[in-house]
Amino acid sequence: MGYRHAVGKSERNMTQAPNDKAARLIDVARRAEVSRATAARALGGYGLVTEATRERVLAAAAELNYRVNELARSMRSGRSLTIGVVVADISNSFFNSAIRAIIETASRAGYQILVLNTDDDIEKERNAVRVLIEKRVDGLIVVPASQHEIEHLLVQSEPEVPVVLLDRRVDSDEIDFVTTDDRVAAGAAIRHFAAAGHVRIGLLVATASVEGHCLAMPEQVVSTVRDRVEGATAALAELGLAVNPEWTRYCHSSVETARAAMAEILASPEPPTAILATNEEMALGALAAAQEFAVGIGEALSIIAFDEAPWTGVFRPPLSVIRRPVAKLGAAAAELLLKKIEDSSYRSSQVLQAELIARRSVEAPAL
Amino acid sequence: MGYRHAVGKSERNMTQAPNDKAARLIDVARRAEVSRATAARALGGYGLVTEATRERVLAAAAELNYRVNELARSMRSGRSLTIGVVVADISNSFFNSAIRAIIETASRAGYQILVLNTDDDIEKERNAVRVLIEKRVDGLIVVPASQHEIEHLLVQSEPEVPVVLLDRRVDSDEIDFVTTDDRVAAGAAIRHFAAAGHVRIGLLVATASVEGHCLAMPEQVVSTVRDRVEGATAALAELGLAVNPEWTRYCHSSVETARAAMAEILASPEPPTAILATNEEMALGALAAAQEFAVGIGEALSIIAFDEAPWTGVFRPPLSVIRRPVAKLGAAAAELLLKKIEDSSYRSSQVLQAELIARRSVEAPAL
DNA sequence: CTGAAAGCGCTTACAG
DNA sequence: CTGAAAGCGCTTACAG
Repeated sequence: MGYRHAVGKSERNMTQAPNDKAARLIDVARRAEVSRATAARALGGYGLVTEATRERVLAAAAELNYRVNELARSMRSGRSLTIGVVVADISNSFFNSAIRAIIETASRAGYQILVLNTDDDIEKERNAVRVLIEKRVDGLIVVPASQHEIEHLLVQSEPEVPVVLLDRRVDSDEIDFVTTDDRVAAGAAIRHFAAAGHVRIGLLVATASVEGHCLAMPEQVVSTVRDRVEGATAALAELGLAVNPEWTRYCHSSVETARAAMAEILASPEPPTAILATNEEMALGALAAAQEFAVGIGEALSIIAFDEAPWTGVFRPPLSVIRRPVAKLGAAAAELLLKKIEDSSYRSSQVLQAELIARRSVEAPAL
Repeated sequence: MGYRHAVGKSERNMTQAPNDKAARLIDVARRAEVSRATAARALGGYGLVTEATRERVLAAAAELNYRVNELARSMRSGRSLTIGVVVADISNSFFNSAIRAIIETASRAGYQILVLNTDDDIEKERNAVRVLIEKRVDGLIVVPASQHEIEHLLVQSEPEVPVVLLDRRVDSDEIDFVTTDDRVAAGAAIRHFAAAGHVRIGLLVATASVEGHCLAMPEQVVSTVRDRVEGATAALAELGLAVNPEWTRYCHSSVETARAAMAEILASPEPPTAILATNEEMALGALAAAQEFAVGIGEALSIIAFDEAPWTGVFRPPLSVIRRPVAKLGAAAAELLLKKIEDSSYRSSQVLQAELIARRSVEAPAL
């Protein structure tokens, strides 16, 4: 028994990778008859290797179908070349366009993206950050679910993993962010309504902190929601226009909830003649309710929506929208994060400007 | 100098993690005064540890803010708990809904998702697969850009990394897939048109293998495109309906291209009275052109679109659509992949059924 | 119940 | 220009 075992061992060809396992650096090195260090240099394209040696190594690697083990490389080098993206909802068209830009920007720099979804649940967000830190991502891009509960973004690890917030700010000067100026954008929308002659203006506000819909703004809202509501309210005040709480609803972000909320608004004794919808779902819900009540868009009801969904220009009448530079937002977040990865002391935040695209869903109110 | 250096060294407290680096297992073990093996058992919740030891270790880990290094764990255990997803376009609403389902299904099983975008470019796809293999993903979900160029999906590595195709099939029995039956779905759409009395039926077909738009089907198309065209063509033949090449266009997948193509179709001497649009962009382009030509939807032109984009039900008239079970598709792909990761001999493919949602965009043709 | 040791597959000084 | 050796931070047999 012992003898047979020994024979088997000595017969094993040690210059070839076992064919049931992935080839390793040492298999390539043996086949090319060099050391692992030399093989690594030839494959990695750094350090000094003679042309003949390099060719021998590359040939051996090709023959063995060698793939470097990035896990091992990352562990040794201390860089995983991976970025974590923690987002509220990847199926939201705004966020996934941003993610697309992040993937493109990061991959150009050699980084891959781990994407996690939170559904704006702070507990899922904490968990997502923990998992990503454990996977040793080189940096994090987060759409934070809460403006206040941010400890997990501040003290996640030593040495610090750089974090960039996307789309939303939080209550801390310690974390860089890339956002749009939604306060100004909401104000511009209100002014656009007012310029067309509207005096009764309402809001359909999407927020994750509400089941169904309600009249008062929830305590906890993310910065974009607060910015849009405050921007609109401030503009209304400046214009001397009345603010009737009956004209506004805070809704769980779904078309059906928005439709129900808008139906309530339209059924009220003195409904608004203009509605600012804070996202695609709110806009679609408003449109659906308006159809139910036979309220013509751009006639009895004017509407402006945040974010330029692809259908808004084809809808009849075409919808006036606030176009946020979503690709630029994602690219800027990725670029900022890459700089912070290079230079841990690098600090910068950006606020991009949105643009009001006036189309025919806003006209003078019927009198 | 040498003396001071030595002193500095001896003064260093070796029972604590250096405060400029992440705590390691050995730091936790030292603080808890146990071996690394015991610390690992306590933290990992496996093997035998006394309650007292466990508590000491967990306390030490908490004090040091210890995070396991998944890179090291993966290298040792041979499992990265990571799945690679290679998709044509993450900002496409169909694919990102599928990705959402994949993320949810996989994360419930403890897996994270690396997402890469190919824009249907086969070279980018090869590169994506290579990178993911190098990162040692435990499995791959791929939306293949080509039906034929698939070597990179077959012989990518030893031991084999399990692969599941999403949405599209390829020319190989070796790779499992999860798709929808688009042949049947397209046939159902044609029959629905015919039942309403249409005899001139055209197609607006999105395909990445074309710049602008053209009349003939390109040589290289992905399986969904071929299935939809063949399903429609077969149904037309069975119904004895004419097929006029002027009624159909193959388009780069953008609203503007589809609009231009549809404008050409509508300007032809005897335009079709019904159009099957193979995705959201095609549908929006068709609607835009119809508006330009003052062709009423559900009147002079009937339309059915693949995939139930959120706006289709709110549009006037509401659009008839082919609803594909996208969340189910993503979840099924993830579940299948997880099974294949557990059991490398597991083989299975699924074809899910789509559903025609008849709404008011299809009516009898004006005579 | 606990610990010493080997090893996952690389890269990085260091020596020659 | 090349190689021997150490070490990244874990887990897994194995021994006690």
